[in-house]
Amino acid sequence: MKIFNTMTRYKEDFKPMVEGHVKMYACGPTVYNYFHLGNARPFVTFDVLRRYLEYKGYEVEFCQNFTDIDDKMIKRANEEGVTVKDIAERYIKEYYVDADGLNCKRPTYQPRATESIDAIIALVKTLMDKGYAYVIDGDGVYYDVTKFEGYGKLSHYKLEDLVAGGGERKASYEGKKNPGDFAIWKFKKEGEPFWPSPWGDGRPGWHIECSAMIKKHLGDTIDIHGGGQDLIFPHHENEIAQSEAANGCTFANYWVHNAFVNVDGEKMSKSLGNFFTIRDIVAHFPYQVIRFFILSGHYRMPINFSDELLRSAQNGLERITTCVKNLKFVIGKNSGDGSGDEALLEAVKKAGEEFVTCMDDDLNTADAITAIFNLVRDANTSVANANASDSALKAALDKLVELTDVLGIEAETEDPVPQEVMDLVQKRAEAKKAKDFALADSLRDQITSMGYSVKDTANGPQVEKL
RNA sequence: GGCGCCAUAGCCAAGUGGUAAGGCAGAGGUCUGCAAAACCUUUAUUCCCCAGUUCAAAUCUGGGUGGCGCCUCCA
Repeated sequence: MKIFNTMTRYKEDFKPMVEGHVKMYACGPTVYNYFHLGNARPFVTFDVLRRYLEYKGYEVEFCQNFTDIDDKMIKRANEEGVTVKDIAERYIKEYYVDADGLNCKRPTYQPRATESIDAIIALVKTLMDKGYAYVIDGDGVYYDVTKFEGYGKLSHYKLEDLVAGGGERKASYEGKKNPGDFAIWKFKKEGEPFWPSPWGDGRPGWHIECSAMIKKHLGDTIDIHGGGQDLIFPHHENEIAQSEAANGCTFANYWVHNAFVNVDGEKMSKSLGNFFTIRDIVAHFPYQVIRFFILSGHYRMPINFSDELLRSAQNGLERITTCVKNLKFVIGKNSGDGSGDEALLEAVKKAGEEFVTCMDDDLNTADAITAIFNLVRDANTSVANANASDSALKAALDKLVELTDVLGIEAETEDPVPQEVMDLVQKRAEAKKAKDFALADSLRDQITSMGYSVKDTANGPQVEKL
């Protein structure tokens, strides 16, 4: 497959270091709050990348971290008068509620920064020993960006441009050798959690934790490193500087970055206050819809968030799930003579091929969904024309389930209908036969009030959970 | 100031040289006791504007206009 590499700014053929095996890492959440739709985009995107690679037969080692110690964590803990660990425990739990809801497969490894202190200290030590880092008394251990030759190669920034930047740097220059130097170990302050280190008690800087956890779980070089576009600089640039300086080899072969979720054309972010947490959205739309919405555009293009767009996504997704339901219903009752089998099987084959072609092209989920819609139309046509055999319909059903599963969309749901509802459906069928439509309609109202819908089809009444 | 991205129908969105996918919404029709679902037809002679390259451009080049992002915690 081809994948766009931020480092080279080209779509490149993806070739893992070891045939059939992929090591990938994506930056996970800082667990101080519920995550919002903008945060969800990379979770879903890299989950789909992982699923697709697995679909293609790769064995994927996927690591996604939890940042459970940083300024925001500490601030939150102090505000609530609880420990940082309390905050972490709570929001990791809440993370799983939403991430599982969004059907993100659990990563192979999910290390927490606070459980990786040894690895972090070891990495800081290597950087100190190799002369890439220095201590500022009473402050912390800093990385000297001028010591790393390739600094800026990912973001394509030049050091001198960074200094001349239009934005005011908040961080003080005091003690730092260069404005771009960043803390890899922060000495303890009153009321903050700390761990002992050879340079003094303290806690890890943000960038170092990812470098350390990657080294620990995946090794010195990984195939794919992902995250949101806002992490390109400084976070990922700094990770490269740390890891490549310490390990003396390439850090990641492919850098993959997703675009933002916008609200009225502006980036959804905590600081702008224009964010919607997944927990908020899910009160109005199912998790599946949110996931489908995220995948309806290419991951490197910004997507706008609005109620109307979510509703549109919901309707589109329903087209797919309805088709799957209808196929499941009709298989076994169907009287098709098989004259439409050839066309349907051809459509099944074509959808599978197109899906792969689209996904192979830099994970083009928007086009991949089109391939699914095309199969939906053809399958619907076969059902409407009642000319396909059960086995052909089953092939279409299986393919739809297979392809939606790669996207992490569960098109197939099992909702057993209670006997009492089935009894009412039976009564209604009898009323209809007797042309007592008033009774039939009132029975349908009763069924509806019990949470089920009944549709009359050529193959009899079709009952579904609402 | 530096670096980069985007502009396609009412809305969303794919398409990077060969004559505009798909979804949502809308209109008409078929089917139906009704309803639902579905199917068929229909909705951009045209891809922000101007110039250029080419037999051929939404796609390439140059110049505009408009919007956005990163350079500071940030997915």
